[in-house]
Amino acid sequence: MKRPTIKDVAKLAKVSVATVSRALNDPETVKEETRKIVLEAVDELGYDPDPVAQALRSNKVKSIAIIVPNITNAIMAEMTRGAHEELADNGYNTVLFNSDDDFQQEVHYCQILQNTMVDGAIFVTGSGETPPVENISNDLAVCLINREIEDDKVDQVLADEKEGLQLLCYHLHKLGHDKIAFITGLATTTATQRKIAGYKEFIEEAGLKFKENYIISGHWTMNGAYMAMKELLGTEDKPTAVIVGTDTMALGALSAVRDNGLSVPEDIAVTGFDNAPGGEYYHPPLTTLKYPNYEMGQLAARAILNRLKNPQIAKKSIKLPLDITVRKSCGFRLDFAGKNNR
Amino acid sequence: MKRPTIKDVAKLAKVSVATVSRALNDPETVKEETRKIVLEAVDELGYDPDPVAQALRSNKVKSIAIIVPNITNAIMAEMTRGAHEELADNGYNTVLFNSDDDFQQEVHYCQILQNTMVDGAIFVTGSGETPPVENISNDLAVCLINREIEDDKVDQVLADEKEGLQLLCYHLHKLGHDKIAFITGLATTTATQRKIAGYKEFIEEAGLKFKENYIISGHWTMNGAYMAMKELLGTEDKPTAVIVGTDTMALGALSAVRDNGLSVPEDIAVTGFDNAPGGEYYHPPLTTLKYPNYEMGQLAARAILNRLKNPQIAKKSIKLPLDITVRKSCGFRLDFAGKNNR
DNA sequence: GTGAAAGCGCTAACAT
DNA sequence: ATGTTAGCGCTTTCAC
Repeated sequence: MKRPTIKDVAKLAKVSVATVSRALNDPETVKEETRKIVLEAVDELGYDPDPVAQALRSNKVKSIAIIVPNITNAIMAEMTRGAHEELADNGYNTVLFNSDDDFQQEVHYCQILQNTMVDGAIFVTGSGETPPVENISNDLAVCLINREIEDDKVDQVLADEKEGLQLLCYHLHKLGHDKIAFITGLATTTATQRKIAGYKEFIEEAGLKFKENYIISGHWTMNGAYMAMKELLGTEDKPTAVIVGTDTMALGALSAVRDNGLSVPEDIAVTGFDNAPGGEYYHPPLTTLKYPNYEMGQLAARAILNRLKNPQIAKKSIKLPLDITVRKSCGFRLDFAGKNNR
Repeated sequence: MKRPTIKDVAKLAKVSVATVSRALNDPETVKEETRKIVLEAVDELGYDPDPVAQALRSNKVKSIAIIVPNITNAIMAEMTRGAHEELADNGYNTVLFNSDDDFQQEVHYCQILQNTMVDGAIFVTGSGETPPVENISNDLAVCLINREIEDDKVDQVLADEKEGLQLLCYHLHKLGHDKIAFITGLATTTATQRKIAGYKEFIEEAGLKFKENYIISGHWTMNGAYMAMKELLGTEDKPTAVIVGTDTMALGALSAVRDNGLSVPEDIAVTGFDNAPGGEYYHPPLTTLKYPNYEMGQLAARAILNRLKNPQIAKKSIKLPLDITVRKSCGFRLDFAGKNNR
């Protein structure tokens, strides 16, 4: 009644266990006739090698961890989906870890990861500092997505957020906006810092006036953006365009504009940032950036798989470009979209 | 340089491997002094038992699979988060499988699950038929979330969707609506069929006129609902209230109303169904049901853990009630909310 | 209270 | 071409 082992197959086929193993893993090395008998026995018993035993022998479990701040976030989920698919295609399982945006939790995961049945780990953007992944990258194949760490220490996949933010600024500026504000979450990540740098750089290069209170850091939530937008609308010299740090946050920002009796884009232009699903159904549909979430997950998985095969090669950083998606939330010069071909 | 084993610890502590194992797993059975020496050696080497070896011995891997149609869906993600947290709290890992809403894929997962390093599996709602989980429930602890299968075959966690739909109907009726339509995805799941049954039952009991074309099945997407709403608005005797199958779909439906030059709730009342995050920021904020996603994931995990401990107990089905969340998308009789206490 | 040794299921080196 | 056997790292009898 219990699961058949290689011994059972050997007995039924009247060969040694070694032959069974070979018939399965190295078919050429066993005589055609023997192989046939073995495979029949395998079939009859419904035998499948025990992955745990294989793992013990080979020291490979064929599983990869993915650590996300919050699987509930559409962006993270999409990255996870990309990683999962790539891993599954290569016979690897995906072990999920949700850190609930808690840095301590991530540190904890780093510790237990070494005593967990995984061959590698993908760390997806957290809003805090980067956990101590360098220590574990000796034992595990590690890849970071949108984290910050010195280039050559560990494999990385990054989105070019600085350029992305400038793309949005450029778009708004072309539409005639001179007073562009930026709503973001807490600026603890260098990713956010890169966005802010991109913002400042653009303001300067375009010869616009930089105003400190046009950059607002609240929470990484719809409500955070709601509050931030309220604040912005209350300022004296209020902006005519606002870039919101994520699409989800933008939903809150749009809501704040409405509650103030104003309209988007007539009174104020609004953009999102990461092309979260649903943006085309917002009111109004949201101009945003095409954030290659799925692809980033996929590439991270591929980097891990590659490192598992070739542990020695130098660490790589891949930086992906962001493209603009023009919808109605900034007004109607849709023709601009065509100019953004790189 | 490589990971220390129990042998290394034994050598350093000058005891046998058995003693090391006992000092760690069964401290009382070893003399205080010996134990101290062993633990010091463990500490010095930074030893941690290899989970793979433990798994081979114990025939338990301490991992549970969770199979979702689409991790990108906020509802599924929330369930996954609930399951993950419960599992993590009990020292179990969560192995994620994404089926991309593909029934064949689910069948495939059922097959490989037995040869995968997991002790159990949670199957979350798919929009197709239920995969053949009965076969595997001998080898694995299995729990279904919002799937349909005879009660006593396997552990289940369900939402009372029939009652939920009636709650929405009742709410709309109280607000004065007699022409209530229902937009759903393809009615392949019995979950959907239960909703439809709830709808019909209410219409009958309330003495309203049942109209076949007030039930529209499209796709389970924002666009599906967009199209369905367009169709509804084009009918002759058009409804004054519409219940949409999911909140995400409702976003599409709201968009369709706007595109037709009408307003919610002035011209037509709209509800969602599953309390997806963001609904309070829709335009207008969406009346919907509190769907206990997190809790369902948690309960499913708990059921699995429980079955692993007590394999013999009878299979259980847990059905959770749905509560209404009243926002602005159906008009302003907010006082109704208070009447819904069960 | 502790040690020696068997064995979980598999693969690979060695022997025939 | 096939069989025998050691060993992956651990836990758990069974002896002492």
